[in-house]
Amino acid sequence: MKPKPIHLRNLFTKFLKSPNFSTLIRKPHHYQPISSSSSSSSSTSLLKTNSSKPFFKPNDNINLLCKEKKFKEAIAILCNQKRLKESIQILESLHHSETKNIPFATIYSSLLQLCFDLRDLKLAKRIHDLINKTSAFVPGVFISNRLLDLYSKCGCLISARNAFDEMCERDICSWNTMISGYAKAGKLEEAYGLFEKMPERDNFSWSTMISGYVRRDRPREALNLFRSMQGKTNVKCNKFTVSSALAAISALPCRRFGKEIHGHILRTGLDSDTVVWSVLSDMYAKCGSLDEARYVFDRMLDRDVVTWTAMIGRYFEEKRWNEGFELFVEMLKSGIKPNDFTFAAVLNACSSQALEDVGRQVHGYMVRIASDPLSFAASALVHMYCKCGNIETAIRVFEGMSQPDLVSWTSLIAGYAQHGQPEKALSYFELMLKAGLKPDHVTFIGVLSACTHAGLVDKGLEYFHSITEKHGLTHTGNHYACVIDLLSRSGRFQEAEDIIDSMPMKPDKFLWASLLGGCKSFGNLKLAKRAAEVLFEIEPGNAATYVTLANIYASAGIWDEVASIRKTMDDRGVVKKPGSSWIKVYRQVHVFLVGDESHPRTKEIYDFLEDLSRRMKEEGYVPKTDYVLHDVEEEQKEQNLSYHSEKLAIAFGVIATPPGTPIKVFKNLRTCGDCHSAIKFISKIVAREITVRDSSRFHCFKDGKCSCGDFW
DNA sequence: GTAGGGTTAG
Repeated sequence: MKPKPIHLRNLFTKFLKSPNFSTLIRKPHHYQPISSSSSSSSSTSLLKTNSSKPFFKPNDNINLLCKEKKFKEAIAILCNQKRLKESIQILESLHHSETKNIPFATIYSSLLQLCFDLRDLKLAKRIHDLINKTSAFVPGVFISNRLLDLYSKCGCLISARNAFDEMCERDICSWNTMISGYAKAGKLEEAYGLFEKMPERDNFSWSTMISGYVRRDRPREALNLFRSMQGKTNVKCNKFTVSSALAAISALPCRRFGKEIHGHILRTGLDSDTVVWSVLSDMYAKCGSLDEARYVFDRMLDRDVVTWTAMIGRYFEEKRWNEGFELFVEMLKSGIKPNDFTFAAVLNACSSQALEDVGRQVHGYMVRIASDPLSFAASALVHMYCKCGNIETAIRVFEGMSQPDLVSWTSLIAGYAQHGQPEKALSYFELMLKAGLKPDHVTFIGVLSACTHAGLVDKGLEYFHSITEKHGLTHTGNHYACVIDLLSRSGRFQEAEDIIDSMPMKPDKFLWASLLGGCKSFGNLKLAKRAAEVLFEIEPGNAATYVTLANIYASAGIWDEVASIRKTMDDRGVVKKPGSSWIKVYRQVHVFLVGDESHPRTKEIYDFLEDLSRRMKEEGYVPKTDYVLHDVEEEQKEQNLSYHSEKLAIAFGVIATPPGTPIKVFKNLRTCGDCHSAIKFISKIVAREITVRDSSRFHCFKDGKCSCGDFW
């Protein structure tokens, strides 16, 4: 999961030296969203205050214009000021009049445009009524199409279809608009039904259908459509059809088809379009060829923020962190202003790499350029601070948001769960409900994991049942995985098995892995075997399963089985991911592997650990040697344990920093039981606060105790 | 009237 952290060292120096970051604010700041634009808020208040008044403000020249029968001008002014209701009032006064020469088409067109900007379905219906009532006006196809579009954009496909069916004259736009409405709503069968009936089809019709299929995760059908379009002589590929086809290929994914279209793009000169290039580059990335994606990216003449963000994001997805961060810095240098998508991508990379420094600078940068803070960038900030172990700043950011969205609440709840503060997590969940937000399936993962980390089994079960019974959601596979985790960590295996047997879906690997983990804690060999066997089938290449099962056998002293598992691993070429831990001291990241002797201060570290070991034993520490897989003598086992990567990192932290400095260590795997108990002793002996973030949560050791209360 | 990027946990 984790990268080779050794690279981070270079990243940091490069990143921190970067001119763009040297002037950044170093202290964390409140990230405050800008208040919503004044124009829209004033328009709504205007609508509200004016709705009951018969006519216009006395000082307005609207009255005058109306008197002079200059209705078009009057409505143009009103529309400009977004005074929609007043416009409608004028029209209502006109619809039964005999007035000739009123340019109704222009008037209704601007009115529909405004209505469209406001996405107001009620008003759309009123305008529609008005049009029908206006005897002096028969709507042309243009107005009808606008109405059609308005209905479908407002999500009212039934009204749209009624309007479509009522049209006495339809052009290709009418058909396309209706199809697009269906396709965007995911009603592909309806869309295709109309598509087939169309008298003629243009580029628009094809690309709408193709992207409709892509969006609904049906890339094969999308591509088939594209193929049949290519067979038609009357339609040529344009940038839209090509982009939709590329998106279909990315979803398959199939690099060979992509190459084909790449050639086509070059031949037809479509390569001058930014979006086409961007999709092309992204296609290569999604087909697993990141370097080709970069090749295309590097040859783009005009790279906008979307293109940069996509490329950066792909690097992060492939866990090529350095290249992603470097590209981000390059983007800043080239003068492109990142947007919330960019920030979210970068901040999430910081989260998973625990790069709080970088994240904090990005935060500073966000504040400085005051980017339009959509809440998902803010929620990425909350997530980042949580993941970096700085829940205090996470909560400050959260409280600085005027209206935190569901993702931010969820991040915070999950953050508290990870930090072993379940009561806080659950109280934020209750606060969220009070604030009127509806939790989604992810929120409940946070809630359930809070219960799991705290051993609140019955409370967790209660929440689990509330998902369907109280909140009207459906249980996902992840919810089941959480509840199995909850039960098996407390040794309630019978209930866990009952739930597994009654699940409506096939249990996934996370669920079996949780169960296996629980079996390890309780030495449940029989169930462990069942879980491991399934896991071997689902993901035969995952070393963790072999190691865990072997550890369970080792604890029970069944060494034959241990040896046989090790042999299977060798036969299948499964390699155990080495544990590594890292710690930052004076802006330098120091990485340690198990038994690592490559650090310049290795001798001091090992001497210190030996000394520590003696003092720990005096305090009553007993090495838990069952965490050592190998079938070796007790003394050797103890040695193996002493040099786990997190111990090396902690030891280095202690000798390299002044007394009393808190120590923060990150580990790529879960910390073992022996290290957990040893670190408790260490925190007391050296009188330091030691935080360890392992792959599943935070442990804050202080004065011989851990924040997780030994339950994790 | 059509095409491209992001998030929450395990």
